[in-house]
Amino acid sequence: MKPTAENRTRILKAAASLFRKQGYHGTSTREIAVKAGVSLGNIYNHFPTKEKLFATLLAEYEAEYFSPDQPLAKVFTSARFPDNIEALGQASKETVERFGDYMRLIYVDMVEFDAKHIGRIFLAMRERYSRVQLAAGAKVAKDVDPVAAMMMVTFGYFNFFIMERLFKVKGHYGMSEDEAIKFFGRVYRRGVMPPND
Amino acid sequence: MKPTAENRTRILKAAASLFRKQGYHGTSTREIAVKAGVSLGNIYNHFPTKEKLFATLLAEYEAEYFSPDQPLAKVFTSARFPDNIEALGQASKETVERFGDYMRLIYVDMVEFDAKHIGRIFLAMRERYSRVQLAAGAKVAKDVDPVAAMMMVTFGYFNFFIMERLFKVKGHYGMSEDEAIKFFGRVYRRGVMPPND
DNA sequence: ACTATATGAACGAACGAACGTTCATTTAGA
DNA sequence: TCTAAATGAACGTTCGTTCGTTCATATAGT
Repeated sequence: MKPTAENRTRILKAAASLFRKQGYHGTSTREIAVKAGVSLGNIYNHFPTKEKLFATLLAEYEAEYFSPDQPLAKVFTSARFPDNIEALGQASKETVERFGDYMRLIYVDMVEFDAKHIGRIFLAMRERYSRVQLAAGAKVAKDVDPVAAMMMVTFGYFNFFIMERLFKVKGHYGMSEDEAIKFFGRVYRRGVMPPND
Repeated sequence: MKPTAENRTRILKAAASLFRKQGYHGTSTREIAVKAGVSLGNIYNHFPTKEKLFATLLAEYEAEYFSPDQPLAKVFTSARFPDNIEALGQASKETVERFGDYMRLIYVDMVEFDAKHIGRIFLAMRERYSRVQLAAGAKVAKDVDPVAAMMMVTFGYFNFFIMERLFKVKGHYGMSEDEAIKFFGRVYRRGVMPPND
């Protein structure tokens, strides 16, 4: 018998796809086995329990997500805020595309495990932004905290694309995604008020 | 035997509390019965299936959520955008507080039912904002679409408080909730750029 | 006013199906 | 031939749902 590593990957892939669509408790180990083209018992040669399989999925996605060659990380280091606002929008879009499955699993963890497996990710958030910020510098109005501003911009874009892609509310602003990137950029830069008012 | 209406309410309350914390498939009808102080079989006198019980919960919350005496609806009609930006922030905070359980159930529906029950809510969203907008008027820069701007502001606040309250990431901007309302207002009004730059 | 009857809410044991997990056995690469 | 990966039947449990029964109350006949 040979392909143990390959089967492990097939199981992870199948589990991700099913958990994503039906949640954790709504997906059975038998379904995972069938979708992976693997026997039921074999799952337990690779993962001690169903929950450990789920946790492994989150951990492997997380490692990839925080790797430095991901689009958002590159924008953080390559350009200065707020010049990179639209680039942040574009990178957010690509991130939600590439990691949509991961984000769905984060929601699964929040809903079915009360965020047991992913709590620490959010806690590390602001700290991460601070570090990025210190490294890159920023040129914003003096009554605006640059770290908070960068978070606000990135989260704004993120939430837009999460709505569009994960919640499948296409065009919920009545414009294309690229138009929305521009529109958000316009507002984040100069605000909604008429000038000199 | 009398109290059928009261028991119905007790079942709904118990189910909401359990679904909220453990998700749909992670909650059994037996748990609901115990928590409601009602027999297992009696649940089926009030709701034909477990899923219909879940759908009823969503529907009843939705009706309350869209009632005109909710804080957000009042802000929409009482003041003009963008003068009401901070009021939108405050109302978003109150809405997430009051409807936190409902919002958790929306996530449950998205995760475990692929948004089967709540899809239409999001689809009606922009239309609703348009109507509000037409009724109230708005005074924004002429290159800014006022409906999109109002959505952007409201969603921005909403997502902040959903993070704080539902995902329990307290203080993720490194400031209090009231400070965040002011900070967001500052950025939405005038943007992050230094003046005359 | 009193009693017999009809109603349907509430109960909880029971049902078959499906669950996560185990393990004795088979299979195939070294 | 030896060994570890792979298998799927089997196990005990729990699931959503059903159903025969109980019994407090409402209704109707006298």
